[in-house]
Amino acid sequence: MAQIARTPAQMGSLIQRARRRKGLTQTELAHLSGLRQEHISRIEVGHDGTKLASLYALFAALDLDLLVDIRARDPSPGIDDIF
Amino acid sequence: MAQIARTPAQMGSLIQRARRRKGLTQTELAHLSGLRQEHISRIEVGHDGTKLASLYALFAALDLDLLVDIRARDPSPGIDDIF
DNA sequence: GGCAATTATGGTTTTTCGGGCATAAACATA
DNA sequence: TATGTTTATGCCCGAAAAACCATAATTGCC
Repeated sequence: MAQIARTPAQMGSLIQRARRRKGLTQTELAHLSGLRQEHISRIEVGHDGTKLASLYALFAALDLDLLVDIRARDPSPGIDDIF
Repeated sequence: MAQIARTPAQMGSLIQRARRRKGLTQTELAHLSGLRQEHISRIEVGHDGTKLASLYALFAALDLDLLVDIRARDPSPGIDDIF
């Protein structure tokens, strides 16, 4: 099930969870994605200045997809959406 | 149904389609989102340097949601996914 | 507690975005 | 074709990201 990321902080949390699910450290993900560990740290914390290119680099390394949908009418979060 | 945006260009196309669906010009969307028309043009064309903040500004104005999912095993595009 | 690994943060430099303004190119349509 | 609208592109410049390096803070484990 796809997760909504309505803020950079939520996006960061989702990335962090995906990374941990794969058993990767930030440094390992950095090597895989071509970014730097510090950069990944800042993204995971929730940095709204992150560039699309950086996001896509992480998504490719983590086997994630970015989806676009019309805004859900019911914004009530599922159990899994609380970070 | 959510659309996959695997590249900045695909993301741009989705934004453009959402904008047109709402009957907005780039200039009108610029006013709604706080960005500039030139900026939106570059994003729609597919600009990988776009910042998350800009993306979220557009998404809010267009009533779109950003979703994250584990990469689909079957990448065959639906009819609607061909731009 | 103590140690190693991991993550977060600070400073500096380089690179690039995005605002701002102008204008060309594309598009519609009378 | 001509005119008006919409979109794309070029340049300059200030602001900010990201590389880079160092190191502090945190976490996990013995």
